[in-house]
Amino acid sequence: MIKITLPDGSGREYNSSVTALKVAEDISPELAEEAICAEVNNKPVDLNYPIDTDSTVVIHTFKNDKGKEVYWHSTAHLMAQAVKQLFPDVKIAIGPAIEQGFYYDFDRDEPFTEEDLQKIETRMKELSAKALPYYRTELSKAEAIELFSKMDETYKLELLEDIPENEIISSYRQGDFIDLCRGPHLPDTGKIKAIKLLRTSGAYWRGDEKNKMLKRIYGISFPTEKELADYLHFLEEASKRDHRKLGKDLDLFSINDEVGPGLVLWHPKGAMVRHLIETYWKEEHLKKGYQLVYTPHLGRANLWETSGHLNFYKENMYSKMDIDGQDYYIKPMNCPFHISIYNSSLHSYRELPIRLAELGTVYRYERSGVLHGLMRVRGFTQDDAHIICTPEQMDREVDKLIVFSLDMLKAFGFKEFLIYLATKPEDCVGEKEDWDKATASLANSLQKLGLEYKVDSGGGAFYGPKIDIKIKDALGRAWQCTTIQFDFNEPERFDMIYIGGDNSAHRPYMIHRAVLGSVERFFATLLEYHSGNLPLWLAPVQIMLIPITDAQINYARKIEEQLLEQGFRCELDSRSEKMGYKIRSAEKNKIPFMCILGKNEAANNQITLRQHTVGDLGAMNWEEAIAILRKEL
RNA sequence: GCCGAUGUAGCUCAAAGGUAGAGCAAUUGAUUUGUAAUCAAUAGGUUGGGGGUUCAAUUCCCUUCAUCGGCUCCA
Repeated sequence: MIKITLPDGSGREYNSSVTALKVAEDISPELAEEAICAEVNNKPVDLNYPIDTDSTVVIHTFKNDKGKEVYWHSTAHLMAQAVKQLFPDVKIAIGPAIEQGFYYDFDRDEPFTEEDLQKIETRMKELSAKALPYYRTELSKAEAIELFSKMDETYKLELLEDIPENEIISSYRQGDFIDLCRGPHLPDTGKIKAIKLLRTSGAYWRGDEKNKMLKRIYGISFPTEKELADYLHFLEEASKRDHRKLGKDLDLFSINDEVGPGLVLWHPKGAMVRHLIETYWKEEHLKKGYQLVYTPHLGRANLWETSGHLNFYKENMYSKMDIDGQDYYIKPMNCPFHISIYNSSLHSYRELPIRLAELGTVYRYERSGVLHGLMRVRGFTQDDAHIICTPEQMDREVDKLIVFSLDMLKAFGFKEFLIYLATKPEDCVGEKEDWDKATASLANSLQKLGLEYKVDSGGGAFYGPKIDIKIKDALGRAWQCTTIQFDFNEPERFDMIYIGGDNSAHRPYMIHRAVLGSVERFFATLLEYHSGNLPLWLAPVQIMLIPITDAQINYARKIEEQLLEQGFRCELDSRSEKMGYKIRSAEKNKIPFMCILGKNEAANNQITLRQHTVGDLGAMNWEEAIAILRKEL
């Protein structure tokens, strides 16, 4: 008797060996139809995996992430099969599922063209129609090497090299296609109903730019055509939210060829939003005991030698400039300046922690291919601060910082965050014990606050481990905002000290942090998050005054003056156009409120409000209107 | 930097080996309008830059710059 336990705690009994598929069939025909793979005693397996002992069984469908992953991974195999049939000379590399779909890397001299993608997609559909079963075969390492040598799949052989001798290796075959793969997979290719190959790109073998660049094809698939159509619709909608498009449409910023790539021009409306963000930022920091500072954009070579940047950060720094025979560098970071401020006088332990904050504009060389709107630029303003404290104060400061960061991001409307703990990279300064201690301290803070996080192994800065908080853009790509970095490099290098209670000099700890990350990136993410519909307090123009005829222009001017007096940002549309035209124009510019003023309003001393995307709010007196506006702030 | 695609008016897009056209926006005039586009006229371009092929290039070729999608790298 074999006892099967299901996730809801219910159980089923079988007389002899049973498969996950059979269990699914016994639960419901729908589940059997939708089933993709299973987990038996927490081990991912194919649906036809024989279960011989008492087990817990979970059936995965496309509705959950594990099911999706297997579904897409199986589609990647299907694509590779189609590619091998159409282009027998290509060598296959790797083809995993990703967050939205899958890709497969191929070694081929010619690029894949649009027409190639079409052909591959068509062939995939033909292969899917045949409902070819995915067969699993287990082999020894020697057998696997023999198999893939015969097929001359050199990349697979390279992967095999890294697998330990005694490990059982599996391969999967559907039709004429065999791939080295851990699995599990779909029962057959017929489950893959709707397929779209999305784009091609180059990708380095094993993600290392020293290796050969392979040709990658990205795609996605779904169990129904409708889901595919919905996904493609989502992509279209997302591109409307792209901050680069909104920036142009709403006249917020531009990046100009003549000025230079990666260098941002903030137009008046964008600058207003930035001003509002920065003002709020400064106020909040003052409340948290930060002190504002300003520092220069250049510094002597000496300074950057002391800080270590010329050693560890040189490839991101612009070339030196000569001033009176001395070498200077434009700053890629603010820390040496903040430290210089700290070091300008002697500090007692009673003064600590000292928190120096600056909206500091830095310039970093970014390789041409990585620039991306405002998300990745060459000149940007960090909302930077350095916290200098005693070792005992360190943990508490980190705790406060995490809370402060999340509160600040929430104030701008964000709700979902991805938190990472980035650990020691290979190229770095400092002792291993210090790294371990600091990393443990950061992890401890996250755990204490009950926050979920992932470990980004080797992702730390050269001077210390860090906590990063990321926010997603319109297309689901994550961008780093908050970074909290421990730095035990610079206090040493700059010989920072404080006088302790024992009347002797001690080395302080230093935390380097940015909450928004960079104002540019944060602004871009904010725009995308709100689809350009900024909340009232951040809208560059809050109210558009719309007189219905020229006869109401004077009345509109009076209202405009009163609104300005109350601190609202408004504009008057005095063009000789019909009201509908002016409303359309204000709606398209995503202005939160419109104030419609016709002869009725003028006669009764009233205001008619219209709210963006909501519509007409009706006529009202001044106090009512102000109350509505205030409520939205 | 690497792989691929793209570059035409302020914006969105057409056309084409014989020197470019529309809609929106802009300007001017008429219109004075009640909740998402009033009508008309005008103006706007060295087709990203440079070079080559050709009687002729914006179209074909080379090169360079930039943008877009990825890779690597990062706030």
